[in-house]
Amino acid sequence: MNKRTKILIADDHSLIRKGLRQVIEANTGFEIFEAENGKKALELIQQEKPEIALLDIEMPEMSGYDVAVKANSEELSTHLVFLTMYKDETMFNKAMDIGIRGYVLKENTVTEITKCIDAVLDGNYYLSPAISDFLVKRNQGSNKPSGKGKEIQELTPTERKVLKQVAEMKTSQEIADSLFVSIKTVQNHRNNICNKLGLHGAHALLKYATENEAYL
Amino acid sequence: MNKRTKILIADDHSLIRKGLRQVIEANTGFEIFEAENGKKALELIQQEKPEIALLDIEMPEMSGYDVAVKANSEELSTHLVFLTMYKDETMFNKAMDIGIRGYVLKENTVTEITKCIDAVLDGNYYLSPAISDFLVKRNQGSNKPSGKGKEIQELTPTERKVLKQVAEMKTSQEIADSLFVSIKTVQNHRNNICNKLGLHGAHALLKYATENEAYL
DNA sequence: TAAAATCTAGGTACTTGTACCTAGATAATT
DNA sequence: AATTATCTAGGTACAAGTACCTAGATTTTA
Repeated sequence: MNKRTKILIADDHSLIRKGLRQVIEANTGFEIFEAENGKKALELIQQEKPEIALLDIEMPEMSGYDVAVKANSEELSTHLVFLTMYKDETMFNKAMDIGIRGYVLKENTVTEITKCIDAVLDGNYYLSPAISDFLVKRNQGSNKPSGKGKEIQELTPTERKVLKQVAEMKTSQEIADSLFVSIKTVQNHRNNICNKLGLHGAHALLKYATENEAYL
Repeated sequence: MNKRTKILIADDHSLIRKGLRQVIEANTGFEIFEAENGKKALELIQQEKPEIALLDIEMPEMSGYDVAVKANSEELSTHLVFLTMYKDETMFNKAMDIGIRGYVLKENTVTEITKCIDAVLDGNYYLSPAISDFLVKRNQGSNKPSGKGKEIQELTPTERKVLKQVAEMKTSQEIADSLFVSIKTVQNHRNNICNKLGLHGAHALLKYATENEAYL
């Protein structure tokens, strides 16, 4: 008897698990395992050694990222794929750093899932189109990353720190206190950021910051 | 030929739709319709007049709540069920006010979905256990809609209009222009809102507005 | 009809943010 | 070693938001 390909689905939402299972069953003959939290997921990866594990990043007990780190440290052969709701560049970069083979946004069509599984089983990588911008940025030295939040890369580290707090709707005074600098310094940073991003008028910066909070 | 019971699934995440479809198909013989946004959902409710519509509250184009309000105003016979990620008491109360028949949290087990469908088809209500607390509160205390966004109910219609535009980060001048009133009027509304909501300090109103935008 | 709520618009004072400057200290790069 | 970028902090001016007032017109409610 030929050994069936094993695949693990780890997500805390049973509906998502059902959806994934349905999609996978309709397109493959894989043996499917389900985990509703990170701990369970890691256990199943260790026990069953599936070819692929689809890991939701946001999970109770243990995040998908932590599972991946642990699985990697134990040199398990399972190919890891992240499923997530958010276009989070930081997380994406962290995922690439630990050798994740696929990164799929849940918002996208279900066909992406099957594409991803196929690609990963063929030894390739699969990234949702919406986040492949990040990869370009990552590999090309990053001067002009296209897509949303592209200009953010022009900012200096301190400017980014300030912008993060602006996104939290802190006042310049509050930001100054938290960074142990003068309010004038913060105000200047705000201005410089506005100039770099081409922002003008009342609340322009605040609006930008909140809308692009995810890419900071 | 016996007419099959029709059911509409409206959710912007195709995975969730697949999951719901799988669960429903496994347990019933219903004819299933899918909508990926609120607009499409309303159209399908109008055209197909399904017995039940499962509406995700958070959807593009038109929220599930708006769909429900519209469907109600047209006196369509479809029983409406809300699906949501969040235990939001304000939304729950609004849902009850417009005669929603079921309110199910996505986090819960899939069996809830089938229970809910059964209950609603029998003419009953179904609420996820996790939010049935709200119902108790609602029927006992009644006057004070507690929980998130509770104080919004205290606002006058004009104040709510203003707050909506504040959430869009418009300036008082811009809001004044759009409402054809003086900037002072808008500023006064802002102040009155702050007082009613107990808000103090810089950006307090803006912060509140953006965080509670969904309940305006 | 009288009372209460709402919408309107004004005044004043203060705080916060934006815009445009200069400029020294430090760190990074060439 | 010199240039550049960054971080720091100051000044000035104006726009916008917050806080606390008064007050007339209109609408709702009792």
